[in-house]
Amino acid sequence: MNQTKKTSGSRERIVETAISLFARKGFAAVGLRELAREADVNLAMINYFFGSKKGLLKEILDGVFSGYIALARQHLCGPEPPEQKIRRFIHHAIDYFSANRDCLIILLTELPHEDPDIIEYKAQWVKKIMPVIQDEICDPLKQDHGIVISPVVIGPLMLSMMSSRFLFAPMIATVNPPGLKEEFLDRYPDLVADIFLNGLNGLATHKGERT
Amino acid sequence: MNQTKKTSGSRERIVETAISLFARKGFAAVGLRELAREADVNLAMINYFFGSKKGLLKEILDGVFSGYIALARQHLCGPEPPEQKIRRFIHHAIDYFSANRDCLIILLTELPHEDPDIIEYKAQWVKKIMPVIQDEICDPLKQDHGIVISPVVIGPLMLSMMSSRFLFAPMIATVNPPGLKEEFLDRYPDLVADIFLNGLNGLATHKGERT
Amino acid sequence: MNQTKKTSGSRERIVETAISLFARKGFAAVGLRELAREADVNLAMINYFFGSKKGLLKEILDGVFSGYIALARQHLCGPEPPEQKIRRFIHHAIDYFSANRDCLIILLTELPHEDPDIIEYKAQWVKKIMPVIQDEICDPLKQDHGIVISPVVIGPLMLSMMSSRFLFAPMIATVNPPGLKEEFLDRYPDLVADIFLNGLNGLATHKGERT
Amino acid sequence: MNQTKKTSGSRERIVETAISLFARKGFAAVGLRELAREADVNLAMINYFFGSKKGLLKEILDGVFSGYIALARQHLCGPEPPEQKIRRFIHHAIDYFSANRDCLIILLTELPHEDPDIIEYKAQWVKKIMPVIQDEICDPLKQDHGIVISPVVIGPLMLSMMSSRFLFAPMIATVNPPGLKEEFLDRYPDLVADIFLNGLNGLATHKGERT
DNA sequence: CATGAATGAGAATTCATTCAT
DNA sequence: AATGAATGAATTCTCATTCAT
Repeated sequence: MNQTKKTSGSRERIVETAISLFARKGFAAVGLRELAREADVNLAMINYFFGSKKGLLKEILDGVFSGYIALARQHLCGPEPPEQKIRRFIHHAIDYFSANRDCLIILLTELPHEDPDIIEYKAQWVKKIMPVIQDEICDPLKQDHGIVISPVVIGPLMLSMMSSRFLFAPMIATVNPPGLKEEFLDRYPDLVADIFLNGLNGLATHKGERT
Repeated sequence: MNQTKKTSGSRERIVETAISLFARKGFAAVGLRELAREADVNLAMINYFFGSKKGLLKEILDGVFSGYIALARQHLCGPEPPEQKIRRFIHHAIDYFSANRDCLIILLTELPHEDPDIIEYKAQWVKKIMPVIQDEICDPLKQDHGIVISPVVIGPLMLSMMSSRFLFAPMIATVNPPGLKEEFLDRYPDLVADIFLNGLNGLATHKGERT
Repeated sequence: MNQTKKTSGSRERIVETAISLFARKGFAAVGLRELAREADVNLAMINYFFGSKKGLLKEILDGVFSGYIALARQHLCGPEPPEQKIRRFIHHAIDYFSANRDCLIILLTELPHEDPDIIEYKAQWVKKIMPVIQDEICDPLKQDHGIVISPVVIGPLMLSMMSSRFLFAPMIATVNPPGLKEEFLDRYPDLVADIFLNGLNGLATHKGERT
Repeated sequence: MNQTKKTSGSRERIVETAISLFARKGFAAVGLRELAREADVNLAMINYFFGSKKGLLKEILDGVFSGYIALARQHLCGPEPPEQKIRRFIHHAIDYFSANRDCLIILLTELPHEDPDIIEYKAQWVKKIMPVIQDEICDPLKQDHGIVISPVVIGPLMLSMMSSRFLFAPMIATVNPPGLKEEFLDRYPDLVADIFLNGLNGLATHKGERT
C-alpha cells in the first residue's frame, strides 16, 4: 500500500523534524504546532507517540547518548596502547557528531538545564560513561604516568573539545569565509586528538616542575 | 524615602533573577511572570526597563561578552611571551567564569541557537574577539612554530576547554561525591592551561611527522 | 479458550468501571482514555459497545431507574394500608441504594443538568414513576386525610430524603468519626420512614390549624 | 468614563455567567471558551482573576456556603423554642435557595465528587455548620424528647428536603403543566417544615413502640 | 471482537506585551 | 517609576470519535 509511506513514517518524521528544530531554536522555543506543521503530521500524534514533549526530547537524547557510549565502548576498550585508542575514538566521535550535529547541539544545550524530569535521566547516562573513561583513560594515565585525574573532569573536557566546532558553528558561520571552513574541517579531528594527547603527555613530562 | 530601597533596586533585581533563572531553566523556558514573581517586581517593569524579553537577554549577554573580551585584552595583549600570557589569561578567565557561572551557561546554551534577532548581535562580539586571538595566539603560533590555525577554531576550542567544568556541572553533581570536587577545582585552571599549551607545543614538535 | 475470560468480560468491566469513576469524579470529568485504562479495555471498545460516551451513561442510568421503578411497583402497589407499603418501600429502596450507591450518585448529580440529549430521556422515566406515586401515595392521602399534594413534589422529596446519606457521604466522611457512622446506618431507613410518615400524618392532623 | 461599565464589570460578569452555566451543564462540562464568550470577556481574564477554573468554582461555592451558614446562625440560634426557630430557618433557607437556585444546584451536584482539591475545602464548611446543628437541633432534641441523632444525619437530611424541589426542577418541568407549579411553590416551605417538624415530633411520640 | 493509528476540535493555562492611570 | 487590568495569540495536552486492519 502506498499510503504506508506517509502513514507509517509519521513517527520518524516527527523525530527528524524535532531534531532539526530543537537544534536550531532550542527545545523550549519550539512549539508543538510548529513541529507538527513542519513534520506534516497531526498535532495530536506527537503526544500519542511520545506521551509528551519531554518524552520526545528523551527519545532524542537517548539516541545521542547511546551512540556516544557505543563508540566509547567500541574504540576505547581493547588491548591497544591507550594513546592509539583515544585517537581513534576521537576520530570516530567527531565523525559521529558531524553526521549528527543537530543531536549534539541539543545534547549540549539541554545538558546544563536543571529540569527535574530530565536531570536524573541524564545522570543515568553519565553513570554509564564514567566507568569506561575511568578504566580506559584515567587508570592507564595513573599507572603509566602517575597522573591522577578524575573521569568527571576528563570526560567533559574531551567532549567539550570535540564538540567546540559544532557548538559555535552558527557564530563561526557569521564571521568566517565559508571556503576556509572546509579546509580545517578535515584537519579538525587530528587537531583535537593532537592537542588532547600531547597535552596529557606534557602533563606527565612537566609534572614535577610545577608542584 | 524608604521606598527607594525596594524601588531603585528593581532593575538590578530583575537582572540577577533573570541570570539565575535563565541559567537553570533556559531562556525560552522562563516566563516573565515567574521572573517578576521571583524578583519581587511588577510584571510590566521588565518590558519597561528592557523593552522586551530578548532585550533583557541581550543585556545579560553583553555583560559576559564584554567581561570576557576585557580579560582577553588585558591578559593576552602585551610584551610577555605568548605561553605566559595564555596561561595567565586562562587562569583569569576561569576565575571569571567561576564567579559568573550562570552567565557563562546562558552564553553557551544560547549561542548555538539561530534566533535571527540574536544571531547578528552575537556576531558583533565574535568580530571583536577574533582579532585579539588572531594577533596574540595564531600569529605567534605561525611565526614561532610554523603552525597555521584559524582563530575561529582555536577561539572556540579554548572557550570550550575552559568552560567544560561549568557546562557539565549539573550532571557531574549528580554522579560525583561532592568532597572530591573541591580538590580538582583548584587544579582545574592549571590543568586546562597545561593541556592546551602542551597540546600546542606538541603540535609544533610532531608537526612534520604526520603530514 | 482462555481468552474468553478477558474478552467476554469487557462490556461488564466497562460498565462497572464507569459507574465507579462517574460517581467519584462526575460524568463530564471522566475521560474515555482513563476509563479504558482502568477497565483494562481498548479505547475503541467503549464506542463499539455503547455508541458514545453518553450511550454508556444512558445504560447506567437505565439500570438505576428501572431498579427504582421495579421497587416502587413491587412494594408500593398492593392491598396493604398505604403507611405500611410506604415504610416497606423506603426500607427496600434504601437497601437498594446502599448496594448501588455509585449509581445513585450518578443519577442525582446528572439529573439537574440540562443536556438536551439526556433531558428527554430522563423525562421518560419520570413519566413512569409519577403515576405510581400518584395512585399509591397522593390519592390515598387525599381520600383518607384530605391532603392534596402533587406527585412531582412528594416524589422528589421522598427520593431526596432517602438519598441524603449517600449524596453527602464524601463530606460526612471527612468530618465524622467512622465508628459512629455504622450505628446510624442501621437506624437510617427507619428514621427516614418515621419522619416521612409522621410528617405526613402531622400534615393531616394540623391541617386546619394553619390555613 | 463609560468604559468602566464594561471594564470593571468583568469579574462580576464572569461569576454570574459561570453560575448559570455550571448549574445548567455541570462544572466539568463547561469550557472556559464558552464561559468567556457568554460573559463577553477575554478568555485570559478568567485565569487572571480566579487563578484557575477551580478557583472560580471555589469562589462560587464560598458564596452559597457562607450564605447558608449565615442563615443558620441568624435564625437557628436564639432563645425561642426550637420548633419555631427551625420553621423560620426553613422558610428563609428555601427563600434563599429560590433566589439562588443555580448556586444551590452547583453545590449539590459538585458536593459528592471526590476531587482532592475541593474535598478538603468542602470539609471546612461542613465543620462550620455542624456545631450549629448540634447545638440548636440535636441537643434540644435529646434534652426535650430523648432523641439521640447525629448532626451529620440531620443536617444533610434537612438540606436535602429543602432542596428537593430545585434539584429535580429540570425533570419536573418536562412532566408537569407549568401552571400548577406556582401554586405548590408558595406552600412548599410550609410543607417541608411541617413534614420535618411533625416527623421529629412523631419520632418522640412513637419512640418506645418500635424499639 | 479487538486494536493501534489517526484526527480535528477543544481543553485549561500561560505567553509576552500594551496601556491608562 | 510603577501598577493592575486587559489582550490575542500561543502554549501543551486531552477530548470523543472514526476507521482500516
